[in-house]
Amino acid sequence: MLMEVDRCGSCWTREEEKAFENGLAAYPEEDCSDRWMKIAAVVPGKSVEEVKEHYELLVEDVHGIEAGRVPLPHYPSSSSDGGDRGGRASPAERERRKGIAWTEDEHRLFLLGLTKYGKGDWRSISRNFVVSRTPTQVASHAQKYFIRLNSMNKERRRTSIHDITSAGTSGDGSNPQGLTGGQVTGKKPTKPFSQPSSSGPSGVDNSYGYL
DNA sequence: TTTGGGGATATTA
DNA sequence: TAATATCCCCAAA
Repeated sequence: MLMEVDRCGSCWTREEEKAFENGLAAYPEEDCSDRWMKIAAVVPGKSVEEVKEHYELLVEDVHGIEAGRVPLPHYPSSSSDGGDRGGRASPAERERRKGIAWTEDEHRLFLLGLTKYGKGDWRSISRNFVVSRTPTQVASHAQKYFIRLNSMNKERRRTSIHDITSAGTSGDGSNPQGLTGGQVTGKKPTKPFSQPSSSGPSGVDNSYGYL
């Protein structure tokens, strides 16, 4: 039995995209076009041209995102942010923020930044790509991302944002994905956060006062 | 209820 | 400073 791989240039399965990503990360920018050969080598069923095209499409997409304004919550140019917000001057308090979930856009930007600058330069990635996140946040995200990458083939129970690699351009709602059961690219209903409130009669309100 | 995804924070190199 | 370890929260199984 032979399983013929569909050789559509438009059909990129999750595995293919994953391999594509790994290739991008594994082979940083080089001067020669050998890069695409190397990357295509790790992407089964894809030719060099297809890989190159896919990359260019990805670049365009992200470029559009950057130009088209990413949902950035008004990043205060915290350059030389002297002093913290009035009130919380004791980090020793038992207060752990909840955190803002990463969006697909942010994640894609992160992936591209990772591709261009390589791992480690969270500073540059944060400055040039994921402008809405601090280097620390990018590093934390990257940590989880790589951890998942390492043990993804094991039985994963839940889906995560790291499962998405590059699909669904802004504006397009098609999800041509026939992956092996379970995707996260399903739409985000509306708000990234769901606070059903009623956390307690004592009013354990969300500690959202650090932005 | 248990599990573990997910982000922040703490600690270390 | 970045890399790693740990903590806490919360939703899915």
